[in-house]
Amino acid sequence: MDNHRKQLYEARAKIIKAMAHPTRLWIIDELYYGEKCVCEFVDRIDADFSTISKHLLVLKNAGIVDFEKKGKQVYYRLKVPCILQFMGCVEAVIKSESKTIQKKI
Amino acid sequence: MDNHRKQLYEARAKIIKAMAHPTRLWIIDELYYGEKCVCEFVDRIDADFSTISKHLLVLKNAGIVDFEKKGKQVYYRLKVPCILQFMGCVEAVIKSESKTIQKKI
DNA sequence: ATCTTATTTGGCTATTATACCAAATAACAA
DNA sequence: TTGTTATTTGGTATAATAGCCAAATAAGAT
Repeated sequence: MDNHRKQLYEARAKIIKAMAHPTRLWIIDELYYGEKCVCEFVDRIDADFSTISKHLLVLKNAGIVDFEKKGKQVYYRLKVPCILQFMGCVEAVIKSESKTIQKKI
Repeated sequence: MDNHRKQLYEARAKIIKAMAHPTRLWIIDELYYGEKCVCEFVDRIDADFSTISKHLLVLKNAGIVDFEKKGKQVYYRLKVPCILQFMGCVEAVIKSESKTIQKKI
């Protein structure tokens, strides 16, 4: 594999890795309905403020979300909403898997 | 978040995590063109046999690929090819990111 | 049966990710 | 200024991942 292709896959993996966590997938889903401040996430889920803040940083560093400061609060929003379209295929994998398990039983 | 939603995001994260590695993304790309045996991957990339084998196991456990033994060789194939469609959006994130960096410079 | 080739498995180490706590910062309010 | 709220940052313990080597297994060839 040449260097160009290597870099391509590394760049893609970085973004996909940023999505590869249940809490972050939930955050992405929530952001579909519009921007939200950090405290709104903390309210809705049983997690530490710092934990949510760090998850948001991971998404920010991957270029998936963006934020804006409004007074004391920081509002995050989806930068590239097509991210959500992928979930259809992920669900297809889950369904296909549950079929395979059925067959085995 | 209720337990059902928690499990949903965990199941999704498991699949996405399985994709979140440059070598595995490359494998997925290669499999688009049809099934391949382990040795074909080893030939094409500078990596150990056991490393590739373990990457394939990760994809198998996530339900993304499937395999079939043919004589001495094991052939892997994509089980749910829609996985590839996602890359379009991943590329959109990369492009959006490079634009943001341009603005900063 | 022995040899060879293809692949998986186990073990080890180095690196990275996660979650929680405490402390730091930032903005507004009193 | 001091206090309060929202958020980030740093530290640290723990768990997960990656890659390499050696050994184990499996199938076909001699």
